[in-house]
Parts: sequence; C-alpha cells; structure tokens
Amino acid sequence: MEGRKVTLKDLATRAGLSANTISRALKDKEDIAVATRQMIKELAKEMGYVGNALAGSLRSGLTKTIAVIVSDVANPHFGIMVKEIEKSARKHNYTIFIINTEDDYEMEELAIYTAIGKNVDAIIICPSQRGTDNIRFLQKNGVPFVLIGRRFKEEPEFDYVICDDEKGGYLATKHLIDSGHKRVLFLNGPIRISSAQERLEGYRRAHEEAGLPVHEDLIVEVGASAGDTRLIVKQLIEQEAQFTGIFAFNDVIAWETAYVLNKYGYRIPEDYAVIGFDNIQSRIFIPFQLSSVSNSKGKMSKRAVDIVLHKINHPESEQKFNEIIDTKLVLRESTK
Amino acid sequence: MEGRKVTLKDLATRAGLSANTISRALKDKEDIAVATRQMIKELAKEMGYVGNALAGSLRSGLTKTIAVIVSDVANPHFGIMVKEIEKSARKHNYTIFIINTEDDYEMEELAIYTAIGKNVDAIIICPSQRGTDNIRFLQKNGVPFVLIGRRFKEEPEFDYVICDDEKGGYLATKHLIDSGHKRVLFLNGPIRISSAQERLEGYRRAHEEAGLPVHEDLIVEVGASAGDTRLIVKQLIEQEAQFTGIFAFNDVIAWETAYVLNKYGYRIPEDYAVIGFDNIQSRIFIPFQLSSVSNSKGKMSKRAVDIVLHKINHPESEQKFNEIIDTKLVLRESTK
DNA sequence: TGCGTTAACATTATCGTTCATGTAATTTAT
DNA sequence: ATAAATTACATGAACGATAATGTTAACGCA
Repeated sequence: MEGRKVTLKDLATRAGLSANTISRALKDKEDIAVATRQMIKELAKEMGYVGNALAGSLRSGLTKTIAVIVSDVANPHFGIMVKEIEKSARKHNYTIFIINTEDDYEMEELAIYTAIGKNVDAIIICPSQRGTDNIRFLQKNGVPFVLIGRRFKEEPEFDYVICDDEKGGYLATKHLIDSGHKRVLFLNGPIRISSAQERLEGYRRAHEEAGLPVHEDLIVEVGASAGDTRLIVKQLIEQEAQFTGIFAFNDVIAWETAYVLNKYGYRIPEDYAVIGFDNIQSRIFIPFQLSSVSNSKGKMSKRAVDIVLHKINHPESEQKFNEIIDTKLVLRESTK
Repeated sequence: MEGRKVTLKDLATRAGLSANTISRALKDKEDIAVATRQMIKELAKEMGYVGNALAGSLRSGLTKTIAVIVSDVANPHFGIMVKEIEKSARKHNYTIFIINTEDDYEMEELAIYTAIGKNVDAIIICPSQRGTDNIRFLQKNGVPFVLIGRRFKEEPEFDYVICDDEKGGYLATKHLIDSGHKRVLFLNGPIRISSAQERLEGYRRAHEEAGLPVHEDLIVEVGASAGDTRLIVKQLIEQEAQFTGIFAFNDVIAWETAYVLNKYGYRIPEDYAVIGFDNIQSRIFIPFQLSSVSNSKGKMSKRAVDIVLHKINHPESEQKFNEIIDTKLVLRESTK
C-alpha cells in the first residue's frame, strides 16, 4: 500500500546533510551538534523513518538475535524454558528465533545451519545428543553458544547450564527408599541424554547409600510418546513386577503412570508412591498433586541468556561456563 | 576460535570462479554446467559454507522469516500452535521469530515494532484484543499478517483463521443439556476475547434450542491464573450454587475445576460432568480423561502459514481470508 | 564461410547501513 | 600569534549476497 520505505539517504537529502550524520544522530553517537540531532530526530519521526535492521546488521555484524534450538516447544518443559529465555532476552533488546529439532540429528544440523545463516549473535541449544558433530561444528564456527538442560560430560569445553540431575535422581530415590520402598521402579528417559544418565547415577547412589541392591530390571527406558509409557507400565503390572515406589524421568511420564495404575484400581500413594521430575505442576495443573523434583527452569534460562550475552560482549574472554543449578524435592500428594 | 565465516567470495577464489556463479550454483539457478554445480556444492560443504542470509535479504528484500506473536508459549495451547507453525514454515524454508505479549497491549505494540524492524516477511498474531490500534498499525504498514485464534468480528478486513468457537460452545453445552444437565456452569475466559464471546453465543444457542433459560449467574469469567479458577469454583460450591454440568473455556480450567471438585469429595462424571475446550489431552497427559472440544490447532496453524505465504507471494492479491476451522466434540471420561 | 545462437561463466551495480578516515572551521593552549 | 586540539560534519569503502547485464567460446546452419 505504502510507497518505498524511507531510508537514511532520503532523510539526508531532506536535511541537506550526509547519511552518516543522520545515522549518528539517530544512534546518539558523538560528533553531533545538539540542535542538529534534535532536528534530525524530528524529521525522522515526521517522515516515518523505521530503519533497516538488515543493512545495519550486515555492516555491524550484530543482529540482536538469539536462536533457541530445542526438541519441541509444545513440550511444557521446553515451552516454559523458551518463555523464560524470551523474557530475559527481550530485556536486553534481543529477539529469539525458535527452531524445533524433534531430537532428530539431521534436523538439528539443519537448525544450526539455519541459525548461523541468519547470523544470530548466539545460540542456546538443548542438544539431541545423538552425536557431537553438530555441536563441534558450532564450536568450530565460532558462534557463541551454550547448551541448556543437557551436557556432554566428556567434553567440558562445550559450555552448559544444566540442573543437578544426579542430585535430583538421588533425592527422589532416597525419598522413596526412606519411605519404606525397597524396590523402586525407575522409568527413565533415553539413556543417550546426559540428564537420563545422571539421574540414573543418583538413583544408584541412593541405593548404595541405603545398602540396597539395584535391580537392573527395575530400570526401564521409556520413549517420548505417550502410548509408550502406558504400554510399558501395563506390561510391568501384568508381569507382576515387584516394586512399590516409582521414580519417573519427568512429570508427564509420572502422570501417565499414575493414570494406568488408577485404571488397574491401584491408589496413589497408598499402593504406589510416584515421584516425577520437572515440577511443571505450577503451570499445568492436574487433578492430583504430583511430588516432583524441582529444577528451576527460570534460573537456568536466565543464566543461559546471561552466558551468551557475556560471550557476545566479551569475544576474547576464555571463561568457561559449566553451571549446575540446584534441584530440590517438592513433596505433594503422590508420595507420603 | 575459527576465523571469519566462509563467504561466497572465498568459495569463488578456491573454485577459480566468480561469486555470482557460486551463488547461482548453490541456488539451483540456470546457466550452470552440471559438473560445475556438483563441484561447487561439494566444495561448499567441504569448506563449511553457510551463507549470509542478511546480505541476501538486503538485496532481495525478503528475509524468509515470519514473526509469531502470542500471549505465552508456555501455555500448551499456544505451545502446540507455535510448534505446528514452525513445522509448516520450515517446510517452506521460513524461520520463525517468537515474541510473547502476555496479552499486554504495550508489549504487543513493542512486539509488532520489533517484528517490523527485523524485516519479517509476515506476521502471525494472536491479538490481545485490548484495542485495535496495534493491528491497524500493522495494516497501515503493509506487512502481510493474519490473526490466529481470535478475530475482530466487526473488522473483517483483518484476515483471520479461527476455530468455530460458536459451534464448539454450542456442542459442548448441548451435550451437557442432552445428558440431563439443566443447569450448566460456564467458566468462561476473558470476555474481551472473541473466542470467549463466541463460545458464549454457542452456550446461549444450545439453551435456546433446548427451550431452557440461561441463568446469567452461571456464566462466570475466570482469570488466567491457576489460583483464580480454584478460588471461584470453591466459592461456587460453598455458596451451593445450583449446577451439575460444567463447560470450561479451556482444558486447563477444566482440570483445575475437576481438582477442586475432587477435593470436596465429588466424583466426575457421577456428581458433575465436566467438559473442556482445546483437546490438548493427546499432548499433555493427565490421570483422567477429559471430554473436550477439539479445535484442530494443526489445521489452523497450517492455514495461517499458507495464508501469509500467499500474501507474501501475491502482494497484489486482494483476496480476503476469513477462515473458520471446524470444531468437534470429543467425549471421554469426564462426561457420560 | 559467415552470422546468429546458445551455454557457461564474468562484471558491475546495488540493497541501506555503519566503520574508518578525512577535512574545514573554530577553539584552546602556550 | 601560532601550533595544537577539538567540533561537526563529509567522504568513501565496506558488509555479502543477488539482479541485471556483459562477455567469450563453441556450435549450428544456410
């Protein structure tokens, strides 16, 4: 509808000044007379000048943009993180790109290429952990980045912010054991993921400390789909597997488990105690209160943003960021 | 760590060709020998060429970027939409910006300015509906855009994709009435929002059709926060308000309601029948199966993307998009 | 043979900024 | 009074890609 967009040059012509002067005036830089600056700003407003961020970014090399690469924003866990990241970033005048990988390695590669291609200033990524090449490419490329929620323990040169998964796994398991559950089922996530590995370590430590044996057949890996958990829990019940406490990799798996148990007529926490992880309770309410391990997503997200901002603003800094945010137990109705 | 990013020029030097040829080869344009194209593509991969979208965009005037402006990605309803939008957009090589408004009018304005400043090719927005100026500004500015999930009924010149809220409200209410519930509580969302208005219309129509009076005191507006719903439902129960069927504006409100009812010892659906809206059941599992109205978020999202793509690719087209996606009832355990 | 055509590439201009300098006029310091 | 410094602006060159033309060699055809 409108005509061409107003450019710096247009303003310059009208003001009888050079484009550079206009630019400096609008950006509040040095070497400008107060009156001139005032005049230019008014003129800009009058002519409806908006500025072309692309051109500026091309020249300055900065886009004021951060890419957030996660497996799935529709997953409440990531949804909350993305929200917090966006909030933090906006405070610093940054906008975020969001790209889903569905934890697929090729999609992750594509996501990284896209982000770099769009010249984002930094990347916050929850890696699929199906390999290290993608992240190594990031490293080689030189874009500031930080891993969130998952880490490559064997490669600490990849900066990360995670929660204390080991402690979380330990606390949850210990709580169940302390409540009298000698056999605790662990419905774990994909073991390739560091958080699954570390929560398992915590699970083992709790057993060790209590002098209890770990029954390997009570450690089960469940897939991402909802049906998967339901199927597995059903099978376990029908096989009459022995356990009374259940520690789930996340709250969604915990809820599904509780659902199946209910279907079989079992009560929670009387027959089975269930504890989850993520503590997304407060956001997505459900009709019974799940005990969970709280990993402060807000804090993680904020730190992730702070870290990449630091890297953007101090490119020469060699500082390493290996941050582990504390986790703690939140006991509710599903355990007693 | 690494030096500069690899540019077209770098590739050109290595290949002994011109930058333009490289560009054409990579973009699969004409006037390139098959062997050359092959060679260039391999070289590009080998050298880790990513391309600089900024430069290309500056020249072509297109950024291959769509801004998605919603109130809150952490809300599963929007999370799912954002996911679907991203998926659809990616298929067409578009990347999405995501900006949250928290349904605040000034944040919405800021979001729009940000999007335009970043030269997005189009905007998909779920408007806060606290005013029309923001959207009018979009219109005046000429950026292709489409409203999603909410519309300004009095201003059909603003293109939109919504679900059939009126029908959804009608179906849900009718089902409850048909099941014998003469007094149906409607826990509605903020009435400034078109979807709340239209679901209410459906609620009224169902009553009318059944020859039942609408009890205005059974139409209650609940706020966005979780505590709000709980408080209101508690009050209603303690006031001994008369109703047996409950239609909730969305599934989250429905779950919360069910939770409170359970606390008071009521059973669902024996004592109260509860029906929600959104049908996010399949994604976020909960331990009882909620009846709901299904609005296909996937379809809405896909259409929204298609519409803005059409507008991008046919700037001269005057076509109007006022699309209403069908809703349907999904009956589960919370109603009988 | 000669001229037009085509395939396959090269050149140049340009997008709208900002960076790195350059410069004239004025002020300050000695 | 004169060199030095400062103020307030101008100039030209990028940034890295692509659009619009140019160019060259090989080929076809009468």
